[in-house]
Amino acid sequence: MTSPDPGSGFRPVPAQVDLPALEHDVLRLWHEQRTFEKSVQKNADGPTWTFYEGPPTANGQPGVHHVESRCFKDVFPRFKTMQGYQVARKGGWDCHGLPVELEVEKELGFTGKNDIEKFGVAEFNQRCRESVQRHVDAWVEMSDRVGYWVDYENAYRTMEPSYVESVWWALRQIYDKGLLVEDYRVTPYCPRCETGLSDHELGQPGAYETVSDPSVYVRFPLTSGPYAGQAALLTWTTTPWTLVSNALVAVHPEVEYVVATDGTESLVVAAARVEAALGEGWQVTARFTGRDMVGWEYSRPFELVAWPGGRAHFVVTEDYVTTDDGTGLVHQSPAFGEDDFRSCRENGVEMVNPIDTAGRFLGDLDLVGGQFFKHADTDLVADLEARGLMFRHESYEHSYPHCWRCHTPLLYYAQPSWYIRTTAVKDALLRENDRTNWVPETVKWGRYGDWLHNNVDWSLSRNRYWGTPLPIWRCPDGHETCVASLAELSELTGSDQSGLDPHRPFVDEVTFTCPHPSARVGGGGEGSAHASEACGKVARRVPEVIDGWFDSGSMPFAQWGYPYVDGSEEQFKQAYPAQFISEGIDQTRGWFYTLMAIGTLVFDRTSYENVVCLGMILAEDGRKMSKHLGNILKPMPLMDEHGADALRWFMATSGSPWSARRVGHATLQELVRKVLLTYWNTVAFHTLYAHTAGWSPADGAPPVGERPVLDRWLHAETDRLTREVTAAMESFDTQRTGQLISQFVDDLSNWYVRRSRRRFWDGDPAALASLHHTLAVLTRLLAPVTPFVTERVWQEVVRPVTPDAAESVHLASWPSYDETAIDDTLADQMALARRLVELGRSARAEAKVKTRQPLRRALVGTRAWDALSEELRADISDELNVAAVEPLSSAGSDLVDHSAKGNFRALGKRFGRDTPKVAAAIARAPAADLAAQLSETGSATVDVDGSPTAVSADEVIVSERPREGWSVVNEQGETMALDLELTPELVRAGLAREAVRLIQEARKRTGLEVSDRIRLWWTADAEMAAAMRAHAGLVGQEVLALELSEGAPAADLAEHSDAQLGLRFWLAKHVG
RNA sequence: GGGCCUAUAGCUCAGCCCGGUUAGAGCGCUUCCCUGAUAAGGAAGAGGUCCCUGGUUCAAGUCCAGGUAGGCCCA
Repeated sequence: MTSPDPGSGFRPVPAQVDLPALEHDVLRLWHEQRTFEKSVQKNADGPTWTFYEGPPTANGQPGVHHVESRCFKDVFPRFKTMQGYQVARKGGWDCHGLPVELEVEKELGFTGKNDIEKFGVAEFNQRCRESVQRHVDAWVEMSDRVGYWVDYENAYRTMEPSYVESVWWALRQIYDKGLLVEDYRVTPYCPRCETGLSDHELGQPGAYETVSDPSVYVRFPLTSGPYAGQAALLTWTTTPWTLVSNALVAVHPEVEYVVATDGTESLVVAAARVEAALGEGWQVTARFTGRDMVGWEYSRPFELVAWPGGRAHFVVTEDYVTTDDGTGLVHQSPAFGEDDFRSCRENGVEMVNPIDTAGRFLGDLDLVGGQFFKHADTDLVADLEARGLMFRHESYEHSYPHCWRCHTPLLYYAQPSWYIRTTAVKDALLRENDRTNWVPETVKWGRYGDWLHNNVDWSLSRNRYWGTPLPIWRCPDGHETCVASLAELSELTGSDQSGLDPHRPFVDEVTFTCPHPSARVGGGGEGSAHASEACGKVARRVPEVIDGWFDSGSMPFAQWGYPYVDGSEEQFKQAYPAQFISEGIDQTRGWFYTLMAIGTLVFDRTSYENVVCLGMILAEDGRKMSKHLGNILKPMPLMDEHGADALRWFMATSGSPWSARRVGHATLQELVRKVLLTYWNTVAFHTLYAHTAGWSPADGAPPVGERPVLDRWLHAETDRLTREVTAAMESFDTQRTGQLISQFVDDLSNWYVRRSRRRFWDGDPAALASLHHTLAVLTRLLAPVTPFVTERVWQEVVRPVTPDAAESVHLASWPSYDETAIDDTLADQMALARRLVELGRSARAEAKVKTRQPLRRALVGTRAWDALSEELRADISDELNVAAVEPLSSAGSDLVDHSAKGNFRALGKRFGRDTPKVAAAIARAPAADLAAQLSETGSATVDVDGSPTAVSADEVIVSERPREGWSVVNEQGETMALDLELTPELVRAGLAREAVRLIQEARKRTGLEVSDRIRLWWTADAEMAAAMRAHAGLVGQEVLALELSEGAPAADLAEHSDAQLGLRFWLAKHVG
């Protein structure tokens, strides 16, 4: 694209446009002119509007759903930039975490952590580092193509040492508050990845899946208590593998339990479950509550693991037990399940865990040794059957959590891990959430607020390799030192560690002498050494790395390397908190949470003020895009076909951005045709006639107030549009923006321009100036959503003729509007005129009279007739091709039938429950009289149940309907009647217009320019000839014929003819 | 089991906050009209249990309650 030379005037833009090609030109222009950089710099002195880039994990190819968030993260910064805010957009990449490790494992063909250890952690992490780089190019390319402006040159990367140090600093803040602690707890655990998962990782899409598990009812014969040797506890579980380490049976203290017998055996179940669990034919022989059962002992189902001593295998009470399903008796195993773990601990049962960290039963066990936990069910069930302990065995469908990346079924598994005690700051989190603006609003106290209310501690540590190492060093005596920086580490070790790569395995090799006083153990606190009685043992780093979500949630400060990197303090202070973030709604418990949690933990202040949550993007068939279904649309080909503007427009305006939406070719094609091309063609129209007329804004035009009504209307509506779009954008409502703009574009093209064409042909400065003004405003209003086509239009339509225009539309100012210029009265009148035109067109169609046939007059019945200006009446008659528009009443009362009905909305206010009666009275009353009374006095009297009641004009809708020989359409109290009587003059005028249309078509077919003058020869049948002679001046003017001759030409020219109309003609370009 | 979202024409979706007369638009289909910018535009036709059941009200697609179905998120 060439840079237009200001002052050179318009050149016509092509009516046909290849949008994707145009976009590539625009990308080149932006690149050459460094438009993005300029757009940030130009507001350097303005207020800042801070945006945080949620770092994508460059761990795969970007998909169409990634385009969605990139659109929103681009639209609002562009909008705010135009408003004068400085919107810095620092890019970022999420580098750490399990997904990266998994990808590398897959490449190397690894199946578990042993392989990694053998391979070497240093080499493995190096591969991870390289893997992250691999997809970055594709992401940058896609982001660039979609027009996402973000600074990738200075992007942060979560694996940079400065980033890691900043994360360490934050961890230390949390540690010092006593909120970073190690605890022995049951967590969701992935045996394949051999690491625990945090609660919000369980919240990732795909984590829960419906699976079919065994549902077993197992007899636990009682060995003590009143029914020892006579009855068995019947317990229910869907995880037979946990029975191996059964420790206790829990019952609810208040629930009634019974002994039931079928004559051959006796079983203990909850009273409420007898029929459901046991079936028909069981007699209850004893009743008691759960509390009575405490301490009853039983023989455990399996003797496979040695029991470490201490009490076990007896009944306890727990409030969480329900009788909704199962038997009302819950088996408990200390290592599996949070409730189980707590209950066992409270009842003095020692930890027994027969499953190793890879999810397999310990190798030396009989029956199940070495088996993966889930696979052991079959053998265990068979063994229970064989020993007569199985009462019932079915399968049971329920949703079970899986590892969100590798899809292995999770264990709830007790092991030591590090937690952030987010529960301790729950009130602060709720407070911070309260001050946050969520879009849509329901997420705030719905999905997200709900999550906060049920907040549990953040399980932070991962027993993995590629992540930010947990910066806690511990000596054999258990003294902890939480290290906040490499400088501090240098101090502790007495050697320079500033060049250390803060990753495993290098950081693991760093040890130092424990600085703690020998008496103190663990816990957060001073962390300072008391030299007098220093412990002196060797402190080594704990082996864990941290949850990658902590990295991404730390980006508000870590992207600057705060507080260590020079200048980071200022940068951070200026950019905290953010005014705007936006991601998919799946980030509710991901990034949205970790950002808020870390901000609140470290600064007591959440890190964002406005958050826009986006819905899922589905394939055209309404299903998720998946390789399996073969319905994936890749973003790059989609944009090559339809353009990035089209995809952006779709993302921003189609449906509710926060509900699921379907994207497909048909949808994109339609919006290109409807919105983008209509806009483009309006621009093309403008440049065509501005160019032809040699017009430039500098030529001047009459003041707006003195221009024709259409121009005045257009100006007022342009200001209205500006007001409405600005409000919509301020409230992050792109859907509304889209509705407003597409409606406006339609009005502009199909009303203003169409009605004003003749003035453009004549080069009328008022029309050209009006349209030019509106296009300049509209282009800026559209710029944030469709930055490409608007840039081209800016370069073509605004820059060449506006000396002080910004060099890019994205460097221009957001349009302002004049509230006083918005004219509601004019808008109402124009709307009425358009409704009347619609009625007229309808009446013509009804009467089967072509629009080209002029008619003598149209009669209009409307209460607002007087408000219609002469100008608008003229517009109506011109549009409908009638010589005159007159009020219906002028035709005399004998021409008109009246009908009247009540206006319920108005009547309801006054009459309430009597509304139907009054409405009926109005309908009953003689309509003509009613109409006469109302038009004379503004009110009328009707008879309601014998009592005269006055009704006003706005409470009655009067319709007028002419009789005989008229084509009439009426709607909502407005009537349009066409006088269908045709005089010979009217018929001839109609024929002349037919001739004009034929000649115009011929002009177009022969490839003449719209401004070319012609010479015309014609011959015709009698009627047509008469029409041509009578209207020769008009025809010549319309078709730009400087010479008009009856008879065939001497020269050999192509003949055009229409047999039906009886016309033959020849035309030639007029030269000179 | 809980929270949230969605349900309106064959399809995609407005309208619902703030109740009112005959419920709209686009796409697709049929017929016609218009057209010196348009890949457009217009008129008419066909196409609707506004998910269901109750309630409030003179009046419910709209407000309230309870369901149903689908989706998302969690237990």
